Amino acid sequence: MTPIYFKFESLIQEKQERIINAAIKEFVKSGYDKASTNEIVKEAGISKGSLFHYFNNKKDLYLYLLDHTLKVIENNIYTDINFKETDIFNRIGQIGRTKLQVMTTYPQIFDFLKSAAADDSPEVKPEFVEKQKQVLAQGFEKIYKNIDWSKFREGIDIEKSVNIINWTMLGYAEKEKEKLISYSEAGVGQLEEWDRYAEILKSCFYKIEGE
Amino acid sequence: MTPIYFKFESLIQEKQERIINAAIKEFVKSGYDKASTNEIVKEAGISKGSLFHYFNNKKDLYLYLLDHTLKVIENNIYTDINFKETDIFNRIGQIGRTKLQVMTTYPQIFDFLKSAAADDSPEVKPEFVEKQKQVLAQGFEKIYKNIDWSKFREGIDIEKSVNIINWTMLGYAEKEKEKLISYSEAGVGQLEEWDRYAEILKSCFYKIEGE
DNA sequence: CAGTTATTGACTAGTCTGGTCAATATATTA
DNA sequence: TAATATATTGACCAGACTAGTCAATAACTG
Repeated sequence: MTPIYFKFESLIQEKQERIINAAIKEFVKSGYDKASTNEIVKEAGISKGSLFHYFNNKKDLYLYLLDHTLKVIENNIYTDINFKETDIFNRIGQIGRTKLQVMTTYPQIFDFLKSAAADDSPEVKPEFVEKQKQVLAQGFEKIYKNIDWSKFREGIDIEKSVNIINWTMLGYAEKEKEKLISYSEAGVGQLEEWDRYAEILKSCFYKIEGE
Repeated sequence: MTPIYFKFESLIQEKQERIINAAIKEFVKSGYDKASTNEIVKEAGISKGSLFHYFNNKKDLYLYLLDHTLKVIENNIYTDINFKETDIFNRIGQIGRTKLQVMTTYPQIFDFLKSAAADDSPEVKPEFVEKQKQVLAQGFEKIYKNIDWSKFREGIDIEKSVNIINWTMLGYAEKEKEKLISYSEAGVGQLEEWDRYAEILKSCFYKIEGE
């Protein structure tokens, strides 16, 4: 049984990436309904006929992107997690770095997921809701698996602390991503400053060094 | 000299808000170029002719929204700042509450500014860039005016600390906004939990109470 | 009442849509 | 080499939707 997207996946990878990024860009910009296949082929540098040769129609293309996106995240973010790392700051730092890494290949991949979640075209809404559960739910618990919560000070609100840590990483990573886009700066993608942020927050949330 | 938008501004306020919110919603969803005036009038519950009676054309409507949005922020957020409040947590908490307040009238007003910043339709790009400078630059310094930085512990990185505070407020406010939208929950818009977050971060950033 | 203004929605000319398909180019096989 | 199969192209289509108009109607004003 040849898979549905056999033709597309036989293309050389560079072309696949061009098409994926062009399509993601357009879907992010315009949403499913108003996204233009003409715009996609123009941006990807292929002909109209080719696009509909690889994917039968617009909907299939969209669903492929959804699957592909979730698979990339699954294969990179979640399987790269080092479960021997029990410190939450290191864990989150490592996930953040992997995310930025993925974004060098597919710059808008996370924006695409966000926009897909917000999209409520009846054409694709049900499919998204279905797929979303499958990955995100199990991924969510992986993120916090084997974390050593005993490092936190007595009496501190751990849930709120974790929120602060996550929002800090989100905000900081967003700032770094802008750099990545505007000038593909060397050294970016390392999230070098994260350790400084982590230090500040550790001194706040963790027990004093040595009991 | 009657102002350009005289006709629109003579409408009863409830109708103005309906139209503004319908238009903002559509521009956020689709961007300037692909936003449909048909969709706007349908959502606002007015006729096509009326819309073009109030505003001459799509571009004028968009520019009005931009002006209006910036004016609302100017008149509410920035002029509501209490400059006698020197504590940064209280200052940011107060600004956050005002923001949520504004969002009960114009739910997507900040999303609109964000999407306008991202929009690069040549039709409206230059006008936006111009207006943006005017308000945001001066507003930015107002936010931090008269803040008592001496409360911060010696040796702490104040810039990073302020980033953490802002990202935490942003993340928390986002969470609260979702509640505001999904179930217009009573008590929301108070950001009650902000004080708890502030306490946690204060104990981290501020000097120990009493020298 | 007359005169002014607000509101309507059918209508237009034209753009853009997703998708097709016959023609062409390239790759594979014998 | 010829023959077959597959990949790629872009002109083309019917139909949806576009921003904006305008003559007709309704509502208000003095």
